[in-house]
Amino acid sequence: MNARPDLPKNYDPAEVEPRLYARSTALGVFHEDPDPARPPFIISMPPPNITGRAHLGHASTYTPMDILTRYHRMLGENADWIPGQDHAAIATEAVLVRELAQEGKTREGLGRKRYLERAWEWRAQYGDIINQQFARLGYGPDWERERFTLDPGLSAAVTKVFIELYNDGLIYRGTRLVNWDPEAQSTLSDAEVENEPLDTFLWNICYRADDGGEGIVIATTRPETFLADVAVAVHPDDERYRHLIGTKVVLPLVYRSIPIIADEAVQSAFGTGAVKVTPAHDQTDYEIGTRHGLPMPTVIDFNGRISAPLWRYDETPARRATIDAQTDRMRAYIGLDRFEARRRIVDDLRAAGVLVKEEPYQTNVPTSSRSHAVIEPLLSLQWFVKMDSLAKPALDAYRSGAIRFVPERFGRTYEHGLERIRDWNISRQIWWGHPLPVWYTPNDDVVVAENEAAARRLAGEKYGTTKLRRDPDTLDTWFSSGLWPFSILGWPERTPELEHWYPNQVMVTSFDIIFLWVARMVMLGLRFMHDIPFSTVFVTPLVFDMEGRKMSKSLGNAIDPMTDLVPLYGADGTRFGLVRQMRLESQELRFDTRQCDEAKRFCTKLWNALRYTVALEEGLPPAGVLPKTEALTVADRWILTELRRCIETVSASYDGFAFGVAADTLLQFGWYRLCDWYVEATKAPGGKETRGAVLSFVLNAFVRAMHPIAPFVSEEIWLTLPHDGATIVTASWPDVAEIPEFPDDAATFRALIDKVEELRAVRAEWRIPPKEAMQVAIPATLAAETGLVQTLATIARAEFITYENGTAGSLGDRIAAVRAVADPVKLLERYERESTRLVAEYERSMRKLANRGFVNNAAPDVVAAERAKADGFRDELARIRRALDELG
RNA sequence: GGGCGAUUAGCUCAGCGGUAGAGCGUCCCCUUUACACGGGGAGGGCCGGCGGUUCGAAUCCGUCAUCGCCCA
Repeated sequence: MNARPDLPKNYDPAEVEPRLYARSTALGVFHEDPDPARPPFIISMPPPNITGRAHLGHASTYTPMDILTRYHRMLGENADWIPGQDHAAIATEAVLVRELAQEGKTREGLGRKRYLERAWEWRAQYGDIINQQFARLGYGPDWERERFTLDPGLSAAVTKVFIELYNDGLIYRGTRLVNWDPEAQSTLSDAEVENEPLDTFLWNICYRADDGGEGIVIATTRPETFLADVAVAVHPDDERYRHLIGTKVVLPLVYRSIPIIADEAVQSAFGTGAVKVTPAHDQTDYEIGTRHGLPMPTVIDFNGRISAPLWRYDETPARRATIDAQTDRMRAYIGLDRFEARRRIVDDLRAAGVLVKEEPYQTNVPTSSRSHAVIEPLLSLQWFVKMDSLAKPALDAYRSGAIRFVPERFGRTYEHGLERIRDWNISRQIWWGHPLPVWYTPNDDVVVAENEAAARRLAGEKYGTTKLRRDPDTLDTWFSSGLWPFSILGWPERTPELEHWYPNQVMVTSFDIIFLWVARMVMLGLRFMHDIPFSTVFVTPLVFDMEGRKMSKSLGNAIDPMTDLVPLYGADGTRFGLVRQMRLESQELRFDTRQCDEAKRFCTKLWNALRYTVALEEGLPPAGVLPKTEALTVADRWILTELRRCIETVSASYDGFAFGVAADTLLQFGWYRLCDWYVEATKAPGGKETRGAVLSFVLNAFVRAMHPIAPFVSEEIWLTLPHDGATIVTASWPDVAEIPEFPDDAATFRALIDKVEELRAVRAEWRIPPKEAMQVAIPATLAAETGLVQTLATIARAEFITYENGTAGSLGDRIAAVRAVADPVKLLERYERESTRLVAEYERSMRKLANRGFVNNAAPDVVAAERAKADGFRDELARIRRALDELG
């Protein structure tokens, strides 16, 4: 038989995939309008940064969204996946500032207006790259609905939310400790700060007593901030220090007197059990300072350099004198970078004889998850969102079951984060973003309004002035992305999309931003839409390399899907290989490219099954037509039964987000059942009448089930087969009710497989060439299928001997096969070994059956199966003993 | 310190109450007219340790160990 000459032997994803993607786009299949007649299925795409390039993290998050959307579309739902992009304030600003630096320019030199123009130019030039990469990966979001966080509509949403929260008293301006990134020159939210381990020292420094007494030895990893110390704290229960509480000590070098206080937050086991308290430069100390009403002087500036101390409170004349004296004494450090200052101060403390000990110590330093600069906690005047009243309903939504997490355990991450949430610092000292709708009068009165004209009007009414300056800051990016599930649907306009598609069905994200982003969407959705933004949060695993390390450019272990995977394995191979590794049980995925390679070869395998099918000389009937049931062979009945089971499992897996199981099931069916067994069976005499229709039917349903994961090869095969409709994208999901099943015939075929595998093993073991004649012992149930057995076992001439019991009948074949060709001594050895094994198996089985506990307690079918097993062993043993007699 | 997860063949992982499976890798055989990006076969594991529950545990419970992640 010759394959159709126009179908190439090897499937070429590089040719097929771009062609079919363009076809889908031209057909407009990814676009949907709201249709109340069908159930909605909406996913909001987490907006990638405009500076982003597709990486494996995207692939592991976005592939499930594409799968879900395609699956639900095939189920007949009103399914849409809405894409968009995030302006990515910090990342974009970093890129732009770097670009400017190369031209010898600065942000400030350029001026705000020109700078923003450049940002928009940059976006126009590079912002689309990641979309093109997504398209190459086969993702089919509704591109016509693409939104950008800085679009006018989304900006209006941001402004409205700010104003409402401000008017509710949920947004306020205040001086608080914030995370300052001296490199990016901006604040960061708590969620964007990562603790990174750092090898440093633990310095023990003696603060002498006010009256010249022994004093107290404190332990610190940040000696340079001692300039802003306002107290020494010990745990109230710490016997070592109890007598010192309330006394005073003097700071070395600068000779300022501070009290020793007691606070529960102190860990007695840390260092000496006594710690310096620097409220303006440490989170814990800030809390201690707040509890004790301590002053909060600042000695580090926005550039991370030591500055003259700034006391925001209680600057009485007496205090002023102290400050001036201290400023004088620390003059040597002013202007030094914080790390340089640390070295100098440690040296000076050592020289002063108060450095008691320095020991190597590993600590965690807060760093920016963006710039990786060491964060400086700084006391600063910023805008905040009050979280308590927003967090409570968001917690309730989870606890009541309105929002569920898959896998469930991530619900606890969400809960944990919301329980200990702190007020959210939303102002950023960055130019690229949503400006705060905030203006100040010359007296620093605050005016919040949707635009400058409104602000002027308000200021005139309330403060009698129209002279205003706008707050120079922009909003945290997550402030706008927190509105995403409803802002992209048109809110604050009441659009048909908003009415029909809110709440979304599923949010897909990785677990590191459950708190950072998911919680914010829930809080803001509940506050402004009065409903949850989505009912299910599917959390994807993080992708690691095979050694379990995070992928990073600096480690050089990052796999770039666009250059390392798609060119080699195609988008289908990349997606299928990736998805195959996704397990709900594990929160990490050790990416193994071998899975992509296997997936790619699977595509080729299926492609060749298609070539075989379309080349059948008897031709193929129209789509969905099966032969009459009576005409179906045992192989036909088996593959249809297996197909039905495959579709059921794949449906259940997609429904349950078990994409790895779905991929496994598809591969097992497609390769091992369909190609290895069914296609081979159709080559046997007697299997040819029905095979074209069955193959066409099975392949058609199978590629539809596979389409959500591997959209291209499935479509290419589907289009080549007889099919209904223009594209597989809008084809219907295979209906198991239309797939007949034949449990008994399927069991017969499974027995046939066992038999054939035994025969192959015997032949391989005894080196029997295919042309050699062979006697084959066959169970009576397979007596009608000897032709099939002979073909599948590739035996040129066979003589079949049937026997009644069919459990473990391989020895008869061995005897028959080997009689003519084998070395009798070797054969005897083999039989002896086999006999020993069978005796052991039989005895173990009998012991089990003699155990009344087993017989009484185990399920009846388990006991029956054990009896059958024992019988099989017994028969087999009898047969081998006869053979031994014959030979002996 | 608290929480979560992982620990099964050389590697990556399934199995989740009836004493073990896949792919890759290894070894052997086969160019059989869909496919060598293929087909067939073999070898390889006291299922991290120790207790407990059960007639029976890789599977359930407890505990310890190692690794990873998150939060302090």
